[in-house]
Amino acid sequence: MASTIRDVARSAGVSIATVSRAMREPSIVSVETLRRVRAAADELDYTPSQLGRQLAERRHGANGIVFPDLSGPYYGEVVVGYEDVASELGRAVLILATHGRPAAREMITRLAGRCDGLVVLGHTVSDEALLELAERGVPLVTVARPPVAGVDSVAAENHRTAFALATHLADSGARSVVFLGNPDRSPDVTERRAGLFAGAREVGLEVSELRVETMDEQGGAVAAEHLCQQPALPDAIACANDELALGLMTALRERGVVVPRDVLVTGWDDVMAARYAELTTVRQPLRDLGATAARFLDDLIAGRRAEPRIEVLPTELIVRSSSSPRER
Amino acid sequence: MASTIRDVARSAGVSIATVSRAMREPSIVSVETLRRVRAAADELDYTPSQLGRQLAERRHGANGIVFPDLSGPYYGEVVVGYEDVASELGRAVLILATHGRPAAREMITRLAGRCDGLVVLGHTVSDEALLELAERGVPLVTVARPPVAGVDSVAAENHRTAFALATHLADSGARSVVFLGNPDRSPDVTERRAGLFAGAREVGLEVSELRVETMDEQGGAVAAEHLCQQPALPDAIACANDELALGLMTALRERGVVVPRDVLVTGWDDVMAARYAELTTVRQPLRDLGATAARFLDDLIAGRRAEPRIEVLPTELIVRSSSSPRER
DNA sequence: TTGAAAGCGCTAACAT
DNA sequence: ATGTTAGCGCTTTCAA
Repeated sequence: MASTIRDVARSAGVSIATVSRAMREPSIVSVETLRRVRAAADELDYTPSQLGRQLAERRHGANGIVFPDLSGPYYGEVVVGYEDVASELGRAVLILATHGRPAAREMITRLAGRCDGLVVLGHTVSDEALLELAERGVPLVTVARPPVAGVDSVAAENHRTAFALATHLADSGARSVVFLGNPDRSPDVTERRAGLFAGAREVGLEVSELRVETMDEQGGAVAAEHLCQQPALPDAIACANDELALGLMTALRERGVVVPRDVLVTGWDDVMAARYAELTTVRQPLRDLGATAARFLDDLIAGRRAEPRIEVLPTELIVRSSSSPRER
Repeated sequence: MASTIRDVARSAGVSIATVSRAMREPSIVSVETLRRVRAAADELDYTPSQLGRQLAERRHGANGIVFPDLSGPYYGEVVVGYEDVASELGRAVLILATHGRPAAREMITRLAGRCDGLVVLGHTVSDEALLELAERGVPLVTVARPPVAGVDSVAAENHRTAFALATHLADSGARSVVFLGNPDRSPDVTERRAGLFAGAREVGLEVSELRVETMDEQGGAVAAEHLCQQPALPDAIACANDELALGLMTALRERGVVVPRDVLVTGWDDVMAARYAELTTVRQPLRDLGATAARFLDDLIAGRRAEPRIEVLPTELIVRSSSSPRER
């Protein structure tokens, strides 16, 4: 059994209040007392119980972060950026992966009971669930999902860069483009789609949409099959993420389609494989997303902020040969 | 202010003990009382304080997982496998990334004070630090590091598959191979190196070693530069991980070296980019590693296990054209 | 500078 | 089936 504050107090011949003071504010205790307490603590191998502390202080000293999944390169980076800042600020980090489970709401509610505040990423729970938490007074920051009234939010720019992507495709000689993705899967996708459509209209690019069930390589392969059954391929295919684009390119090539000669393909995310596949894509400040959320949350918990904040971090179009006219 | 068990008790006209019972074991309370308590709890929007519970039960209901980093595809998958099982078992998950920081030891000690047990991945802290925790009675499971006396351990097989890799290279026509990596970076690497060396000797393959500073694409590029300055390239280069191999291949090609005609290259991990680069590599059961660790830890915490366990999960050689003789 | 004592919100004997 | 009460290990007034 680990020793408690009482053991140390007895052994040092002081009261527990003095031990407490010696541990948290050594300067307000006489040097001699401090010495004795320290000696006793060392001797007994005493570490203050977090549980005792937390209950007395009525704070957890921990934050939660909720995400759909951690496979794939995306959320891992965001979580790292978050963890880095949070642990710098001396707070523990609790994680929760929802995996699209319907029980997500209860899971998050439970999590909320274990920490001082929550960061919620992407497509994990409904806005109502968040609002309920917010009403209960749980400090909340969302990342990569549309702002919820009164809740802090951090996101990566989608619309403008998707607009720029449309322009780039037109400049590369495309006359038509199809957007490949599933807007139901994530709010980000909806914005990318809207940006691409807006850009396409602006530059006179004929634009349409093809929905996929899953936004992974499998989904890309399915889309390739579908597209190849049409009378003609579009000039360009803008995919909602890289995995989709990679799966698509692979499947197209298996069917003898040459990218980018026969069709331009683009992704979104700039995962590592995108470089090796020479895929034009969009890079997001993933770590920054997490780090910013961590700071926002800390401000909320410390009560340093009243007005809800909405921050949109810039993204960057990365042009590679999968959409480059020079190589066609 | 959130309502407490006393508020509910008063409002329902019962004692706090009854409220406690109604919340945790409804069956031992009369239906009428249960109804009244539930009504009061609903009315007051009562959720039992985790902090109060935890202190009274003297358990955190949470486990920690410690890893070097979450960028790259490796640890993220392990953490997901872990989180999945742990949350299934009703335990919260605390994460800690050490980033090779020297303060890792204190960070882990702090973390240990917040949970009922710890999973420690790879190159994060010294064995002594772990032994100290184990002595303090903290349930512990290590993953992907050499077993520490008395501590449960889960790892992926390295030696045998590295041995098989050497055989494969010899079968592909190689007469010499260099192992590229940095054994100081991770215990896994040491084992892969040993396995490769043993296999190479067995099949009469000339084997040597080249150390890199960093085991990422940058490290691979540096190695390429070094190798190209030698009078001749080896027949094969076995890299300690995929990132190294990918960086190496890219840099070699920039220098006009043709893979696999001029030199065979292999990696380790089977990251997504490896498929697109046609890289021969070794696949590890990452999620399983995490899931197994979670179960081991739960057994320890529940006191279901006395003898320390060591589990080694099998890995699989994935042959692609970067080392295939048929394409040479 | 130090100590006594009253919580923090809950669980779990023990008693009824 | 329910209530009383004594903790769990700490922090923090309030006095001395």
